[in-house]
Amino acid sequence: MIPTSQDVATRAGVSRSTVSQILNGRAEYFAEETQARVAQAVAELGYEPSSAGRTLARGSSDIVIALIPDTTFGRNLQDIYGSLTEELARRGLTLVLRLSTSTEASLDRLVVGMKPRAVLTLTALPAGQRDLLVRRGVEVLEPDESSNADVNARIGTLQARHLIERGYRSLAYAHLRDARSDPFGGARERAFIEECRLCGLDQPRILHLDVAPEDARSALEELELPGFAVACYNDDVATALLYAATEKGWKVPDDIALIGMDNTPLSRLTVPPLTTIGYDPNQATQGSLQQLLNRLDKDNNREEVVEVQMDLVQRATT
Amino acid sequence: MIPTSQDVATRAGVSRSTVSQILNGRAEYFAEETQARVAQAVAELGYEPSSAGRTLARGSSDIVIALIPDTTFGRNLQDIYGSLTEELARRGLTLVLRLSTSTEASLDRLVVGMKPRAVLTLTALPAGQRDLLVRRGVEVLEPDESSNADVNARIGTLQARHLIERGYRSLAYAHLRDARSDPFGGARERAFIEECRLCGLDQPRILHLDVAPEDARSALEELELPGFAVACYNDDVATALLYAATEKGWKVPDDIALIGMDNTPLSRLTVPPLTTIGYDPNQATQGSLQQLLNRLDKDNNREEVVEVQMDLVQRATT
DNA sequence: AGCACTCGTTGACACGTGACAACCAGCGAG
DNA sequence: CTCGCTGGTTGTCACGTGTCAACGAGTGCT
Repeated sequence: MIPTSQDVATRAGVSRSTVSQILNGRAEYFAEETQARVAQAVAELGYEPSSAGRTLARGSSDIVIALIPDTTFGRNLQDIYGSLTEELARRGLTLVLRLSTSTEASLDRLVVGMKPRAVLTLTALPAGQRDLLVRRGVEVLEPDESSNADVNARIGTLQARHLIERGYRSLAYAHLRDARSDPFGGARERAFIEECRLCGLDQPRILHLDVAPEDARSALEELELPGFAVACYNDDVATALLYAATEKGWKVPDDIALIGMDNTPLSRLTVPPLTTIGYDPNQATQGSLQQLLNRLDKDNNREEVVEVQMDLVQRATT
Repeated sequence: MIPTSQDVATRAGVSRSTVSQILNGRAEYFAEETQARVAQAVAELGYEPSSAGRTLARGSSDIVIALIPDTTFGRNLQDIYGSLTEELARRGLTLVLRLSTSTEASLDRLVVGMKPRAVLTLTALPAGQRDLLVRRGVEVLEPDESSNADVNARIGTLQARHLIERGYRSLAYAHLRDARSDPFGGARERAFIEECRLCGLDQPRILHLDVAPEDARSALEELELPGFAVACYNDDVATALLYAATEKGWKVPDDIALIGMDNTPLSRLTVPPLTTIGYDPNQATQGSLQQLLNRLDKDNNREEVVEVQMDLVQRATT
């Protein structure tokens, strides 16, 4: 039913070994006519090598597993993993997604079983999981810590600088309460605080809330008085605070200023619309992608990593 | 480095064949002591069978591929696919996710290469992709069309009935403009219209918009006058309309009433908060899961499908 | 004692591929 | 004529598993 390399070989009138080599980079050692005949047979039969066989023979598969963090990204997964999938496919690799919420044991089963070429994540991995993977001899592709921290630091800095430029002097940073969902919050907060310090402002307040009215209310209680400018972990957090402020009768941005992050479609639809930070998710993954490919290809031709571009989207909450 | 079944066999003092059979359901044919020794060896070595070898030998892998539709679900993927992953793992199957946005050719490669036990989707599959899969002899698990249509019909009906109960007489239905992102819209709209007819109301207006201010404004233009009650494809659409209505100075819910769908966290944070429909995503996937498992196990003990429970969440836009 | 029969176990093959040594034909040099 | 060389091709082994026929040791029956 499904053609094997033997079928291709027979049809092309050569040995299976010839087919295999032509299809695996040794093509130049063969006569052009042979190459052509094999190519034609492959096309006619719609042959695709069995990844199981390949895996067995080579010791590792062509599969790259992306561990999806248990977190809320500002965008849909499509935006984030779509280009990764395509780019890897172009290099003969298959990207497959896996929720990293599942147990360590099941991750173990997965890697031992599938022998992935690499495991990739866009956020730092829990130590336990990373150990597991290296122990199993799997290549782990985490974002370059420095560059990742750098991106998040830039976000925090950008938020702080914008608020300060707009004249606000009492600043605060609002995290998601659930630390699991807030993997980048630490780095952003640190940069935010640092920027405040550099500008000679007081230590900013730190808030924690879930995306819910109750939490937003108590967060505002903590601020006690109007007059704060709050940088938020994402647009959802900003929306929650905006809601509570409106309810409380605080004027935005006079009594409280808010800046979000992600530039989600909904950030244009609050009243008033949110100031936020936007970025091109395609471009954002490009960096991690480059790192990944460099390490996989063992090509040390390090293409310089393009800095992901962030745009401050000024709307009406600052 | 990675133990094989041979290693287990040697350690347990039996043949590899014995190990294989004990681990694959033929355990009862073997002496208890042998079973115990094998079990112990497995544990001590941390043995996991290589899925490549398995796949080769059996002709199909233990992998189930979930095709993620190119659509915006109201919830995070974690909520939707998390329980699926776990439940399948309990049955020795491994769920991996795959964006269905990628090309047909790459889907083909994936399927031929990985020989998945089944391919699963939560929405109906494009005809081209389905053909491809059955041609490759893969089991395709689509949601039972009738039950799926039924769920969506209930949503449309529920929205209509609520609006009518609240006394509204001029109704409209608002789709996402991008039909790709709106796979269920058709079924919901039909049920919505039907319910209007049953109650003797005029044919409802149909709107199409993206989640953006411009689109929401022109959608309202189409309605011309205040006095409509609009059922929306999801909470985001409702939020967009709410924004435009507020901007226009229309009072909600007097000049325009809105009901969303999904009960997202943000639906509590609009001003005024959205009336919407909530459901338990865990329970919602349970149905598809049961179907899938039944078909995989070939157990014809059809557990009756539990009806997905929907709760109308009345807030301030109706 | 010989036979059939069961229980527990093993040996051998197949699955589809990649890698590499070995092979063959042809050809020029000695 | 023989040797060595080269471009082109093939044979063979290894990868780790599942399956199934076959095997040996008991055991009860005739």
